[in-house]
Formats: sequence, C-alpha cells, structure tokens
Amino acid sequence: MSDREHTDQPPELPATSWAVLGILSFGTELSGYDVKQWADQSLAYFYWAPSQSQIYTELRRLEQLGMAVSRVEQTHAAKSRRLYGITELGRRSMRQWSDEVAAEPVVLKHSQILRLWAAHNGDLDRLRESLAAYRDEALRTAEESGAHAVGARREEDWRFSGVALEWAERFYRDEAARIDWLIERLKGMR
Amino acid sequence: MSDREHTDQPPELPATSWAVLGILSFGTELSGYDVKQWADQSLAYFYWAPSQSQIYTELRRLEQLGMAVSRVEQTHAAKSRRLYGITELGRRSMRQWSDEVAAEPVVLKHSQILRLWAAHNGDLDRLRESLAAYRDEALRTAEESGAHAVGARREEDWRFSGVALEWAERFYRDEAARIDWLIERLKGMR
DNA sequence: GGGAGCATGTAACGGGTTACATGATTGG
DNA sequence: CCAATCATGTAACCCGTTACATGCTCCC
Repeated sequence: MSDREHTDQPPELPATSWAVLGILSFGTELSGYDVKQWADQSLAYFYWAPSQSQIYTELRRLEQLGMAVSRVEQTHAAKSRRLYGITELGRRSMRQWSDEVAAEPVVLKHSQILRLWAAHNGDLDRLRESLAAYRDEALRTAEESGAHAVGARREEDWRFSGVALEWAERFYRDEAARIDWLIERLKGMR
Repeated sequence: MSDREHTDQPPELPATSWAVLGILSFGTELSGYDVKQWADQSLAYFYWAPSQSQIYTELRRLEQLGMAVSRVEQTHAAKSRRLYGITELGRRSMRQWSDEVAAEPVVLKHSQILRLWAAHNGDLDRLRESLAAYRDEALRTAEESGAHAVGARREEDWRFSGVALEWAERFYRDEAARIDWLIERLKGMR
C-alpha cells in the first residue's frame, strides 16, 4: 500500500496541466480567471501563457482526475465563481512529476533569429531596426520579471518561484546583450 | 501591375512554411529528406525541428501556392526522389515576409525553470542534478552550433545563417552560465 | 544477407488557439 | 450610464506530432 505510493507513476499529462496544478500548489484557492492572472505574471516569463479557455479545460481535467476540487463561491445574489484547490492526490502527483518525470526538452522559437537566418532575402536595415526594437522589449521584460521576483520573495512558499523570476530577469538581460552583440556583428555586412 | 508587387502582402502562412521556404531560398534543389537534414543542422538551434511528415506537407503547400516547384529525379531504375526548388514568386514572398510581416513573439518553454518554479514540491537535490545535466547539454549544443557556424561561413549566401548559428552558440553558452549562476543561487536553500 | 540510411507518405490524434456568446459588478 | 474588468464557457479549427506503412540502395 505505502509501496504503491512510491512506485506509481503520475499520469501522463501535458506540461500545461502540471503548470496549472503548480499554480494551485501554492495553496490558495483560485478561480480560472485568477489562475490566468497568476500565469501571466510568472509562468509567462519562462514558459508561456496558456489561453483563458485552455485554463478552464485544464482545471476541469484536474478535478476529474481528483487532483483538484472545486466549490462554488456565492459572492453576490446573482454572481458566483468556481474556486479550485489542490487535493492531497494533487500534491503527491506534483511531487512525483517533479522527481520522477524527465524534463521535456527546452523549446525555443526565436522568430527574430529566424529572420536573421534568412536575411539574404530582404532589407538588412529593416532587420536592424526590428532587432533594436526587440532589444528594448527584452529589457522591459527583464524589468518586469525582476519586479515580480521581488513580490514573490516576500512569501516563504514562493521562494523558488522568486528565483525562477530572477532567472527570467537574467535571461532577458542576456537576451538584450546578445542582440547588442548581434547588431555590432552585423556592422559592415550587407 | 508593378505597383501590386510592392503593395501585396504575402499570404498568411505559419512560420513553419516560411522556415521551409527559407531553406529552399538558399538556392539548392532539395528533397523533403534533405530539407529535414538542413533544418536539423540550422533551424533547430534557434527555432525548432519540424517533423519529417510536416516538411512534406509544407512542401506540397508551397508548391500549390506557386512558391516552389518540384521535379522527379530518377536516380536509378526503380528509385526516384522529388526535388523542390524556389520560384520567383517564392523569392518575392520571402522578401515581403522578411520586410513587412511583423515578427511573432519569441516563444520560450523552459521546462527546467518550470520545475524550479514548482520546487517547493519535490526534492531539491534531484533538481540540482537535473540542472547540472542540463548545463552540460547546453554546452554541447553550443559547440555544435559553433561547428555548424564555421561550415556556414564558407558560403557567401549563407553568411547570415552563419551569424544566426554564432548567435545560437552564444545563446547556449549564456544558458549554461545562467545555470551555473542558478546552482550557486540555490546553495543553502532548502 | 542484413542493417543503416534514403525516401515518401497516410491516418489518427491531441494540444491549444481564436472567435464567439453571455452576463454580472464596479467605479468614474 | 457606460466602460472596464470579472467570470465562464462552447465551437471550430489548425498546426504539428506520433505511429505506421512501404520500399529502395549502399556497404559491410
């Protein structure tokens, strides 16, 4: 019995599901709408922002698997929202996923570099402009991540998500620096 | 008439299509199989590696749109392969895509950081091991990109794809360095 | 002879997106 | 009162993957 708990593999789920379950694992009861906000302010910086409708789908799936439970909160007369919380099974599965399931390969789809790669078609000056704009955007993203990291560090349970956001801050700073290098590298090319 | 050529937008296609057309834009006639090899040795380092079957699908679509043409090469008695080449329309579309179509947002799905973010569930030491392994893998990838970059620099037409691969080399080196930072940052945390 | 690589494709499926639909509450 | 935000969900669709099927050729 207690053996099974150690040897059972968590069910195969897309990473999205684990991400959503991960948000619930911070312990707060959340609506689908809330989950979306949280995802946009953390996940989005190193993973991606699932759409609202997808989040609802995932939450329903997690509940069906017994990893989450929901209850309806009656805020007002006519208005209500469904709050989801993680279950014991959910926590256990999350732990198994963390420890036992191999991490999928890191996915990078860098359309800026895709354009550079094919720059023998097209106007190089326009590419340079586009790169410069992307550089500034990356710096802004770095600052955003940093700001969210400060917020996350305040809560003991969020210490690792805080570090993840610090990582993101560095990532986007490095990204900007690499673009600077690239612009320099392209000087004189035609 | 010549006006239209300047104002027409290229058809809306998924980035995959442009990537495949981009491979053809280097001028060599290629089979679907060849395209896959090329993609694995360049695209994969900054974009992603489309599956073989997807490549065949894209090639057929590009031909239907008039951006590519194919002919059957009879290698041997019973064996043949279909070679694809870019057309004038294909080149023009590629140029328009480069110059006029806004670049899609950069997609990053970093499952290593996803695990870090949720590390309050699960074993931190196992995460550290996983990160160390990823670091080494990133360094290997950096070296691979660098090697391909050297090859690309030899051909005049590939100068930009060479620079893209140099960018990739830096990217994966920075990635490894960031993991080193991260491992250091996690020291003492539990 | 047999295995590795060359070569092309089909079918089923799934993950995820956009667009749409609906309605309540809050604050200026 | 009106816009923004909160809140939930359906339907259509598409991109892309895996698994499968098939058969050749080269070289050991």
